[in-house]
Amino acid sequence: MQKNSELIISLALLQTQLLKRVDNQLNMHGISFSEFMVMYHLNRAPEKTMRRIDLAESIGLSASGVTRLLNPMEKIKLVQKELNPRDARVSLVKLSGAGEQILNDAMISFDQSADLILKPFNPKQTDKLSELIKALL
Amino acid sequence: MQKNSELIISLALLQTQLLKRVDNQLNMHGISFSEFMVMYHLNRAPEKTMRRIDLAESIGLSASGVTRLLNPMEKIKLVQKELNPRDARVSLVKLSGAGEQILNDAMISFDQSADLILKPFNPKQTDKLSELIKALL
DNA sequence: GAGTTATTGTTGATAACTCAAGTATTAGTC
DNA sequence: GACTAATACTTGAGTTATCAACAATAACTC
Repeated sequence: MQKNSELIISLALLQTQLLKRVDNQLNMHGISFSEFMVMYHLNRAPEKTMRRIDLAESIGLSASGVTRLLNPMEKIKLVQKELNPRDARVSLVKLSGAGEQILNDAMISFDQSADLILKPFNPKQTDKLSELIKALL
Repeated sequence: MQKNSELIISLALLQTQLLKRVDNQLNMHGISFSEFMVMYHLNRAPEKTMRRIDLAESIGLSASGVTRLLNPMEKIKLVQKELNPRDARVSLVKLSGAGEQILNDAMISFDQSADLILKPFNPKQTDKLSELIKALL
């Protein structure tokens, strides 16, 4: 039994540590965690395409953060810009074939990292943690 | 039952969201979450004093990150620099009286935020989450 | 005790975000 | 259908972190 604030502080510390581990793994594939998140969400989306603002929402970034994140990704052809014929305001982003390939490679490392991080847990504990996180989102 | 990687991704998203909520609360006291973390850890330390490198470790920041974070905090007298007579390399940081006061005020807001965040949980769930986080740190 | 190695901390350059303001377009109202 | 409001996105300026390289000091080794 402890204060809720201590839990939040522990969680913050845990997250910064996990992020560093995961990010290091992804860097070996030439991408950052944010870039991985973009490709991960695009890959699950219909047509592997999303609006920038929905992408921002999915990965917890601001709209301008997404703009700045995608610029270099477009340049190196990980994603490509598409127009929405119905609404000229929106600019769609699509995962390219090259992007998909890199995502698949990176996903292997990411999975390994995730497994390593959760190694102290048995499946029941992992499920429990997963359930608790979901309840807060 | 889902992949560990999905859990890590959920956790990352959760953390960015929580951080924004908590940070907004703290901003009303004129401090960032990082600054709060500094004062929080200093407050618990003997003599309310720590070495910069231990502070970095405690809050998950790099050494240079701590230097840059503390500079403005020293200027507005939230903390003060002290020398270590035994080791001229280290520069100790001490929480000032003013810093302690601001921490106490901010702590109230922080506690409220934390309670609000964990409102969906009953005490048993909170304890379980706390236990799982601790196991990973 | 001289020479090497490790530790602590700062600085310059850079990266990755944020917010506020602006542009373009669409939707809603009368 | 003209006016207003809302949405999607980009840009400029500022913030907060990083890493690599450095300086100062301490600790280790012979």
